[in-house]
Amino acid sequence: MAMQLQKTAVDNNFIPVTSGVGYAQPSLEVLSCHTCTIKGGCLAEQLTIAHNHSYQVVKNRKVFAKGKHIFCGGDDAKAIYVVSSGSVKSYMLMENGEEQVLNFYMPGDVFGLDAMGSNCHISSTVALETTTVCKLPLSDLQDRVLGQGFLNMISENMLRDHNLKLMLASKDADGRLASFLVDMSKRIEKHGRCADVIKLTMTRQDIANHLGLAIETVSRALRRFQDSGMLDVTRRKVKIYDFNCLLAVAGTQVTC
Amino acid sequence: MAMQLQKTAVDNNFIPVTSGVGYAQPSLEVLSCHTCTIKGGCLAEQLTIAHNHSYQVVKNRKVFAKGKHIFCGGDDAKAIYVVSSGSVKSYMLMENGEEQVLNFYMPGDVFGLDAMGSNCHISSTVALETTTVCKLPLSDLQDRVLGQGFLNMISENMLRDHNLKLMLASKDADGRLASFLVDMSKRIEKHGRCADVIKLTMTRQDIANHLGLAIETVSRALRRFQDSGMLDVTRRKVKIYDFNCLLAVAGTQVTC
DNA sequence: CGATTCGTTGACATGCTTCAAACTTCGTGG
DNA sequence: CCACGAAGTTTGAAGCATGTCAACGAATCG
Repeated sequence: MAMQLQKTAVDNNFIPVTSGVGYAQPSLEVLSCHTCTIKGGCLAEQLTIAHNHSYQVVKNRKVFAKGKHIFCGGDDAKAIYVVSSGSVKSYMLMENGEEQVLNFYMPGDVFGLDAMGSNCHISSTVALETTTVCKLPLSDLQDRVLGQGFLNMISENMLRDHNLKLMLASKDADGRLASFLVDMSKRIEKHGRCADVIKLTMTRQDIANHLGLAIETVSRALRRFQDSGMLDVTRRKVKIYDFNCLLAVAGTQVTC
Repeated sequence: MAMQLQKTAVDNNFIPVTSGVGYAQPSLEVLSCHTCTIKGGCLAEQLTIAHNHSYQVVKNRKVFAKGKHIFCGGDDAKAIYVVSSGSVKSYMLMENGEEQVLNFYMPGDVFGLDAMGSNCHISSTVALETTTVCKLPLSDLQDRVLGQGFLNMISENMLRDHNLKLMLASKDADGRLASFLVDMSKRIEKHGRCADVIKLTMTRQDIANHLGLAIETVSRALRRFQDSGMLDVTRRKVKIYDFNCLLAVAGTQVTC
């Protein structure tokens, strides 16, 4: 299993490794939010603007190859992170060796928050594809850049967690998968890309672990959706034809 | 159903109502954290100390009778809250009218965080028994009192959410209920009280909604626990005899 | 003391998991 | 470039945990 690789992996601390992908040590030019494709909604950019660009919030930007870890559970927490491009999975290993997928992060999303208080990460994060990540040192955050933008981001994360809890506690397999796809679509749209085509960068197993379902159930639910005509699944590409129908299957969503 | 009462309830805004319980308008004396039974671990107290007592963090403390709402979904968010005594349930209504219980809050717990960014509450909170709540105005928090204590509290909340997601996604009925009891016990212990007696202030229906189970399943699981001898259930009082056994049934817990 | 809410228990139905097998895709090395 | 093995995905069949329905008992409230 690929999982085996990840379990033993303390393979990639942020600072030293260039992650197997040819990538020059980032220059200040590269680090500037001006060169980033994420526009509007990126915490790092917001924080930089809030300080009249007098302070460079992003201290490091790095590329991680597929399967490489950004951090592992137990690692010292020195920063929070923003996805610049690609996608990231956060998970925790249970005592039986299975992994519980906590979240998927896409461009613009902030992750690594769970360690703000406790000084060490309780979850692990791994790149699902070639992924660029911006690093925001915690020490800087604590001193100067906490403000409304930060609070917004926190409560947005809580909203997503509420949705997830609601989904896991009260929806059946179809509802969970539809919710998942709706959430993915909305997050893609938020960052300006076409929302009716979703590229699933994670495996069916990852989706199943995330939604609390068996992998076979995920497969069957996708097939039902396709048979009903509301979407089309080809490998890891999902093309949505009837978004309203998907919303109906998903049921209650928290938006505010 | 009692639920009916809650659905229509915009029954209790924090500021004006004295909640049907005889209680004098709080004096400054009453508001001081010195008179509070929560010691160590209360955010309000921490924040007050961090500011050398130069700033009175708690602006309002109020008693809510059982069944009264602290705030409802859609209400303007003007503050976050700390439970001083009693207990609180937060929930959201789904389109089918059922409620999803998001969390239970006990003395020392902070709630109302989900509205920090969006200016209005997305969830509702209701007192499960006669409950005293301290109010921390958001405007004050944003200006001066954000610091490590606040970040700790945020990440502690995230940890609990991770546990909850993990539980809902991967555990069976027994595991969920055991996890729930372990969590309750640990939170009681954290605030200095005896951890092997749990007084459930919520109904079985509330527990079921929280854990994503049917009420009958909760009842049967409790009975199984009792038959196995690891605890004793009498109405809403749970006496734990074998905590290790309960931990084993609960399975993986995130602690860090 | 009724009325109502809450909790428990039993019987049955069902959606999901588990087990098993085949197919597809991808990576690697010959 | 093909061959091979590993990993990922799909599909079918069967078992089981949990939900649903129904009835009863217990506690609470006015």
